[in-house]
Amino acid sequence: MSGDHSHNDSQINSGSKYSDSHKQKDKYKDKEHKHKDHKKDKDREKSKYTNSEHKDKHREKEKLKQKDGSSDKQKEKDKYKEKRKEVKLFDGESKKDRENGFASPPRIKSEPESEDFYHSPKHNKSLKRERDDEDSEFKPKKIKTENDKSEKKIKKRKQEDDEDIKPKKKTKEKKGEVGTDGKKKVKKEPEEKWKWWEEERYTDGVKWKFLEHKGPVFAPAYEPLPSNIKFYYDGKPMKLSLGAEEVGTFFAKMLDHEYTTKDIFRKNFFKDWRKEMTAEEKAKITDLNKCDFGDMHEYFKAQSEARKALSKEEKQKNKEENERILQEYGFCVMDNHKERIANFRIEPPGLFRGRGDHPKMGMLKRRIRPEDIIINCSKDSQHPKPPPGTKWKEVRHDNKVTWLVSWTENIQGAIKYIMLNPSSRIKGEKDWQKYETARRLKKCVDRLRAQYRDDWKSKEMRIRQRAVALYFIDKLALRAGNEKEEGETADTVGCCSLRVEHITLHPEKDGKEYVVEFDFLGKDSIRYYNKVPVEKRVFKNLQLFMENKQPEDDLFDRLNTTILNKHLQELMDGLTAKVFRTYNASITLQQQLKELTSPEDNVPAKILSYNRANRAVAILCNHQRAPPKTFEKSMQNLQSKIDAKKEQLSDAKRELKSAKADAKVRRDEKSKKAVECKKKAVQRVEEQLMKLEVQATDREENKQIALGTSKLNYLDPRISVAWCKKWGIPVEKIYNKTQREKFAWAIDMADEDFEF
DNA sequence: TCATGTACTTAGGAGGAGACCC
DNA sequence: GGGTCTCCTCCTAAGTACATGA
Repeated sequence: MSGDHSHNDSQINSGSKYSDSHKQKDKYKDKEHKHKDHKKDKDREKSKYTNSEHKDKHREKEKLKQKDGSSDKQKEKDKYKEKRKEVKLFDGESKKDRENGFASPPRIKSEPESEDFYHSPKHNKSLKRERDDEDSEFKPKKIKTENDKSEKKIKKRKQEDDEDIKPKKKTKEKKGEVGTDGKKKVKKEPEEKWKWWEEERYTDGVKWKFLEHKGPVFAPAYEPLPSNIKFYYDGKPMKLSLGAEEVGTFFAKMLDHEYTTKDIFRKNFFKDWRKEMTAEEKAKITDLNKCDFGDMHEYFKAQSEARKALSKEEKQKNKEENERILQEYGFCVMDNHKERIANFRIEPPGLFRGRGDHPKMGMLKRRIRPEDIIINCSKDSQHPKPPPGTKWKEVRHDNKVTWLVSWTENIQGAIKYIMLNPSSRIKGEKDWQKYETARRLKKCVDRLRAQYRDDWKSKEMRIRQRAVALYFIDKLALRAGNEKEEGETADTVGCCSLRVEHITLHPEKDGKEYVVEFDFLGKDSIRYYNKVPVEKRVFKNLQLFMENKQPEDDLFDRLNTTILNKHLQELMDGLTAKVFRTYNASITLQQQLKELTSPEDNVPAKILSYNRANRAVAILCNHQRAPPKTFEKSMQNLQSKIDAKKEQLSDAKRELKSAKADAKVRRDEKSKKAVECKKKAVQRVEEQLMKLEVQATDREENKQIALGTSKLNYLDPRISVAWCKKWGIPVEKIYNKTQREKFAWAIDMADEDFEF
């Protein structure tokens, strides 16, 4: 690994990081409870002081405590507030001035802008964007939308747009993928691929100028259970009202799942279920333990089996129906181009499945109705129609956002969106831009590293904390760690929200000096466990940060993600904590590919090298998965295949030997040919054996590691494309069809010399 | 300055289609 | 042709980042 990210070896090879982390989540329960109790205490403390007088008194008290070396979190926050008053914080430039003009826009209310701002598809022709010649550097020529009215420009654009519809250079999809039936499939994709990356991008926060779609597909209405399927309460059959029955089925369907054994899940479910019951039901059903959903559960299982057992024709019919819905609702027209929508179906009602120890798991996710839906489209488009007898909550025309449909879910009050597929222009541009920002970081990362190392010595605590946190984000690819609302989600942390209890300092461990042991639950309650030797100054700083603090206190009490990102913006335009993850992931892939690829290797061996490089990144980013349920069995099967192949190889060798002996005696053409034939057979079997062995190694190494996340979100696809081109590896071996669609821009523009 | 809201990306798991093997 | 296994696609939760308004 190059000096660019010199610490990576320890991260990548750190076997300890993955010690059955999924199982170990439970270990956290205790800690979490402790933390919650602690927080509750703090909340109680907070609530005691509601009026300002009390607050002032409280602050005074806290100041005193501070002198005493007490380390209450509230105290730290207040302390921080005081400190902030003294320190002039960086104002930061207006986000709108930032690169590419892709700033988050001010909200446009339902009231549209001036008429001529929106364009029909016809008008849109005149809005064709110009080609950008500096693709790889992502330097868009700006379109000033205000000037679009200019007659001259309109004419020019119209001309260009015509060219767009009939491009001179046509990119054709490879035809003739073989279907399961062995027949050649006819490609349904359009033959001409739109190279949006060769065109100019919008600026000023404009995301599109024309948007038309058919709206969302709603979840199917509830189908009542057949009369012979009973729910039992306290051993007796009981007919439920429709609403109660529907919610009951949500629980019944999940009976096989561990969720339904969890206390919080059961409690939340029961509470919400009772809200759907009639007065009589409520009076009768008072204990979930007396509810028997067995019959219902069996019924749904049987239905699922029946679906699997459908005849070929019936399956085909279903497939066609799905395809019809996809064709009708799965695409939109955005600026003259048909674009695929990612999630055009509204989430069906059900029970909330929060990850980890989520306090809201089991709550009822209610059915979304048209009255909950906000439609976003252009004013002059054909607006989607709500189902008969219903109406939308709102139809708005906000072209500074990318979503088509939104609604607010009832569990966390969060907004959900329907957006475009990753292969769309709007997503692709953003993705490309993300990697360009990471490449800009590459150019100044040495300076930044030097600076944060210098900041470890700062007189100001807030600067030291910021510098150490940044070091972790850079070295360990930790997430930023936004603050979370307590009691609303599982107790997970990122870098800025680490607590004292999440690290252990070892002056010496396993023969290494200044080791920091990290142990916390990160995003999705995935455990992060790592023992990392750090520099002495970092170690000493951590000791300082932990002084006089309780385990439940914030490690970086003078820091949060807003402060950190403001600082990063000062260092580089567009820089945020997240960019470090992208940068370090991509640079690691590039370095690992250089190190691991041997020119003399054959294609499977080279792909193994690629996967190993990918794996190094996944380990760095802590992308884990639960080992597949069939893992052990499938490994056994593979091993038996390898054994059989070995046997086959020794047979083949034996046959070759005897053929050679035979040829020596006979000395005729026929026996010579036989020897050649046997030689080839040995070679063939050897290759097959090697392939199997490579497969086994790859699979074993991948047992608990998810490669997909980094491949899709962190690795600049141009690195992979360049590697494929350099070594003559078909890009299909690295990216499947969906991935190739997402990364079409990279596949088209990167040549073998591309350097991240 | 902080809390809240909004928009968007990143994430792992479930389920099923289809590839593979006998 | 049928059973098994793998991997793709979909689903939606859970993050990050930043704007806004009190």
